[in-house]
Amino acid sequence: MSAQSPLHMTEQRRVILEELRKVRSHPTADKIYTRVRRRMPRISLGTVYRTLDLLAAQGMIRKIESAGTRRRFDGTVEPHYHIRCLECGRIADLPPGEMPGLEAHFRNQTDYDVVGHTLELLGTCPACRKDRTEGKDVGVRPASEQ
Amino acid sequence: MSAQSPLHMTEQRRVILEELRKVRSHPTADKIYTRVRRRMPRISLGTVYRTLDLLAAQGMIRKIESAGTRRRFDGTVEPHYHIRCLECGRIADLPPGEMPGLEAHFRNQTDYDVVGHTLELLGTCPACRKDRTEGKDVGVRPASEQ
DNA sequence: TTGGTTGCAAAGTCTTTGCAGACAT
DNA sequence: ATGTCTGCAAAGACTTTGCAACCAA
Repeated sequence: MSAQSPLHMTEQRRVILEELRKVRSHPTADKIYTRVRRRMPRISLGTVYRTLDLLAAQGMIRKIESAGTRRRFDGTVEPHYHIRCLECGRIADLPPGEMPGLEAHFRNQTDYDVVGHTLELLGTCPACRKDRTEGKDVGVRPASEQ
Repeated sequence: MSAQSPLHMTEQRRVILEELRKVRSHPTADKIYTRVRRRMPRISLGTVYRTLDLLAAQGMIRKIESAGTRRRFDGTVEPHYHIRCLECGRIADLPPGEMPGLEAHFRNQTDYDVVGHTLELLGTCPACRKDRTEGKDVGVRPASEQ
């Protein structure tokens, strides 16, 4: 959750962090693996997973555990929501900041102590909207671009 | 997404639906499997998965694909949010209804067409709060009750 | 008979982990 | 030396699927 012992910024870790920060998409571990391997062909997927967990634990990146899809990672740590395209799976950032009054709205509706929330918008991205107006029947594409 | 061909309400399907509706918890497929097996010892886990998918596709139950946890199912189809206990994983229903103005709030913040959202509150359930005031160090229990 | 349904086992997908060797301090 | 980190392969957790037998219309 919070920063721990000073972490050894090894070559692998540095490259993984760089590659994640370089993209504005929200890649899965294996997409990152593919990119990193271009620079470090011998790196293993296990190292990628371990490093991503580690960086997230240090607060240097964020895990996106989006409902019903596989885990993705986000090089931007400033709190912000995401919107996911229901057709292609692409995830985009919304501007930083929380929805005002959201948790307060629910405080008196539950006997739990409310300490946080997850919110994800769902929609159609510009590319898929365009495909649709062009009459392309893309069906539901696998959530696996970039 | 919506109701399809009239489905054969076989014994297996009826029992699975009954068992799910009988509980107010939000069980995983294998919890349902365990319960159903008490009445139909020869049923397979594969059938349980297939049936739950089918019932969800028919709109008779709901899938809960909660961020970062395994899939659960909900016998209540009326739209409502959930709150999940971060300590024990228990999921409770919030009263039916959507947060007013939520999607509208984001419409001008994205170039996606907004068509929906997922929202999950996070918190501490009454049982875990009690454990804590009693000084029990339960750590993070696996999200696997009921 | 025809097409849907089931149990079973196997396969699949995504992620974590044990281990021995490599590396850094 | 000592403890950390890595690649590799295997294991794990959860879910889906191929298939032959089965069942209902």
